[in-house]
Amino acid sequence: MATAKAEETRDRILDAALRLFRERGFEQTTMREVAIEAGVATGAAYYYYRSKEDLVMAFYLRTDDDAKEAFANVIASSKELKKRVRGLLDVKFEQFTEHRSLLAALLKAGVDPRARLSPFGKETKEVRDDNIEWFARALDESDVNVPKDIAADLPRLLWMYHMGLMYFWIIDESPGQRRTRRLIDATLDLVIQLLKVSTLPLMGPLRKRVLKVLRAIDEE
Amino acid sequence: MATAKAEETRDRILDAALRLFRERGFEQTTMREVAIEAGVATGAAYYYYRSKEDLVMAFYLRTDDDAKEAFANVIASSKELKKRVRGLLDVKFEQFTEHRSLLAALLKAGVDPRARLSPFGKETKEVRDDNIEWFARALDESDVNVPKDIAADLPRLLWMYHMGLMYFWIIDESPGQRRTRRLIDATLDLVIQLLKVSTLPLMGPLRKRVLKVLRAIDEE
DNA sequence: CTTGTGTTTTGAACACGTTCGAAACGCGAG
DNA sequence: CTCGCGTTTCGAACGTGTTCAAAACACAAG
Repeated sequence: MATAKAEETRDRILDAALRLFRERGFEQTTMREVAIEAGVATGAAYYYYRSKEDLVMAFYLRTDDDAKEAFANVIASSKELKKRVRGLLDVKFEQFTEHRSLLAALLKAGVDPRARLSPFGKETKEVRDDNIEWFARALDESDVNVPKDIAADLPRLLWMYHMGLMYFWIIDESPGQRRTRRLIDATLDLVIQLLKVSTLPLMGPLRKRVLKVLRAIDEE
Repeated sequence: MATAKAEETRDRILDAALRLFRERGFEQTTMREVAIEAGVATGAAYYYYRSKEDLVMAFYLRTDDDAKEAFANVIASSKELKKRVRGLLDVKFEQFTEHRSLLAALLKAGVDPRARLSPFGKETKEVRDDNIEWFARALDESDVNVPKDIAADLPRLLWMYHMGLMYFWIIDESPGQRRTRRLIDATLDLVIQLLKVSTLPLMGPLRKRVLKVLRAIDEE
């Protein structure tokens, strides 16, 4: 049973951690520093968070919650799929823009699925499904007609697309990450166009192929 | 100036490291253990290799060299592009199959380009260009006609495709990584088909779009 | 108030990557 | 042979993530 005071300590530690992570980056921040900043002993931090990476996880969960409103606004603001997806991406990047090093830690962990905070692992399933759901809403009643056979999988495809962009954004050292911005411009056009074209009569086989790829990923 | 004896010590350390990495994985292997296994003091390992990850780099360089012959055989064995690419992938995966944890370390480092051994960073440029060159050779005089405008970029696209597969392979915990095998089957078909279709008269604009994406990636 | 129990907090200790100053070695010059 | 100097080797020490046993605390029961 967690007491109210404990909950407060817990928050204090996370806040201290995020403050330091933002100021000097994830790697450069020491757990001892986090503890001192939060006014507790080193061990206390580990009492509330299993590891340094768990703090990232907590941040991840928090952003997911914080984004709900912004996401909803994006969907409501337009029926144009392109604008919607772009809007979702904007919210995402804005959330992480002050915390690039945390996203880097997240993606680093993404390599092995046993890691607690891999974006593809079990522990993050809830956040992931949440995010995928927003892409579903972006597609829903948008200006782009989606072929029935791939409708169920499209949200996940868009999510994967967005993960790829996140990855590139982290690698991107250009000033203001403008290479990423250009990449988004170029690929978003491509993606939307591809979707529009995919409804054409001759494209059935192509859609089937794509579905086959997705099935290859899923089936154990 | 490096003496012959030094060179031998250097090799001994790398061999010991790779042996241990193979037996118990990269993370689970201690630099102290590596040193002991090589019959030297801990410091000696750091005299020859700047860091634990540098050992991975050395392995990476070595595999690159070792693969040359196998790659050449693949290209020589068939003119069919699909078979060639499949062959290159097979060689790659075989090289890493005993060293999955090393590939994981490599991809982990891939997240930040400042890391010495990021597959996208400067330090690995030589190996990377080498690998891309092999995809160029696979395309050269193959059974698939390549449109001129994208010819120059195709090798790199194939290399990126292969990196994506590597990434998936690392994440893939299915027995014998058979999900990856299925993914290769499904995507390779897709890729080749796409290439074949891309020469059709109406596909000019699509190719232009793809090129635009690549340019967005390149330009600083 | 005292005792017992579960919760919270502490800080020393541990493991491991890495650094560093000193020692050992090898070898050409005198 | 001896000296000097660059190369190689050594192992103690440092920093940081993490663990753990013990102390402090909160509070309900008697």
